[in-house]
Amino acid sequence: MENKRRTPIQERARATVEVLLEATAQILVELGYARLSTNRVARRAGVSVGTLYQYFPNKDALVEALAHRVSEGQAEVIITQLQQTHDQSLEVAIRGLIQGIIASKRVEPELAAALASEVPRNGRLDLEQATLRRVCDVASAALRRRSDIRPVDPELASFALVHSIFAVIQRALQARPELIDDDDLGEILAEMCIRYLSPDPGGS
Amino acid sequence: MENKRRTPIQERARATVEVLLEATAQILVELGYARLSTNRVARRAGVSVGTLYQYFPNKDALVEALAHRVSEGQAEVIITQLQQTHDQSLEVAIRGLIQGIIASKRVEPELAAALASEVPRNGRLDLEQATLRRVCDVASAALRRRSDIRPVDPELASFALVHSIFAVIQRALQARPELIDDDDLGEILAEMCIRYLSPDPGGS
DNA sequence: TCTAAATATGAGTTGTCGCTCGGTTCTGTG
DNA sequence: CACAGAACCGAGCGACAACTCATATTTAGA
Repeated sequence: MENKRRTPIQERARATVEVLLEATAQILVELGYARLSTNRVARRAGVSVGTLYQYFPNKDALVEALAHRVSEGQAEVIITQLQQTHDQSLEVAIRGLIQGIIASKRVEPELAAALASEVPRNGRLDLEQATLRRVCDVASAALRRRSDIRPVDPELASFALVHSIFAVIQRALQARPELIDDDDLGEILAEMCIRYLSPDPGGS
Repeated sequence: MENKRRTPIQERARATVEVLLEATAQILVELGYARLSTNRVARRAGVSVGTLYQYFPNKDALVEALAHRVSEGQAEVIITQLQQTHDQSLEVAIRGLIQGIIASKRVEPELAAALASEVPRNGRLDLEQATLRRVCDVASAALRRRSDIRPVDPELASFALVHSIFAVIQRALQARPELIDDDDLGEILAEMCIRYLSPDPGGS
């Protein structure tokens, strides 16, 4: 599962890889995955096809590298936000998580949207899958550390909550962006999570 | 946005369309969207390409027709389930909705999975989008009719809840099918929704 | 039975795709 | 400054894609 191709050592080679990924991103946004071809990427990057194949064994490796990078960025935004909340109240922490997920979609929004909606989600290429896995792990750990919530299975609960938030925001951005700007949906999601996690009044 | 092609009138023509859609479904499941070609579909259907183009203007029309049919089926399963719950308790109704959504994924599960994960979500082709729109409308109406819940915006609430349930189940089936079989996740989702909708104790 | 419309055929046109390979140009190092 | 290896080039190959059209077959119904 490793690179079958040359790894860049000189500086100019690293620059070439960079310009190839940038071209891939542009074409993905402008023309979509279906019209993304290695020839087109190379032309847009101002580089020859041969050069492209020095560093990427095929078209999907290119997209995978891009998706991986974006996924890392998204996960980092969310996880950073999440980790700042470990000593805050549940309400604040949940709202932080939700804002973090919204923020993660605002980094290179067009690219993220194109990757999420155009690219087939065949295992390796699945952007959301990769991001969500990391976020769920961190959220699960955060849940485990909390004492102000009722007893729940942290792994399952974070799976459900994180995926819910992610999907609702994803779909809303696609179909009803105004709901995100007004923060109406954010508020609903927050209530949903908080009510799910809050201890029952009068429970032991 | 209508058919640019011939509409079948004779019985054998309807059968041809049927066999073409069936072949499309098989190829989608076996080889994926990327390797689906009109020539391949025609060959598999035992029909010539020319015939295919009598009824479908292009490859995506074929997939769109298939997606539309599956989406109708899924929506019907869910909505039927939902409408049977209008006189039941909130708990029962919510569990019914969740079981309905799980059941909807169990009708032609491989085809549904292939459509959901392989096919690009460009507007018209988006299976989930179409299904969810209809389900949200019905769920929203069902919420409006209820008097045993706290006051919420029915449209927004159903958007959030339906999309949450759908996405969590979708992802779980893809990544952790055992969670669905054991119904652990279903229980969490149910609690999540019920807690969100239940009236606050002591509220007016 | 005859015929016009409906249906089916599939070789062929036109294009693009992914990818290779023989060769040239750069660049750090002895 | 020589030279080895890194980096780059791009015409071109074979495969396969979407889609057409001149032709053939089947059907309904008068």
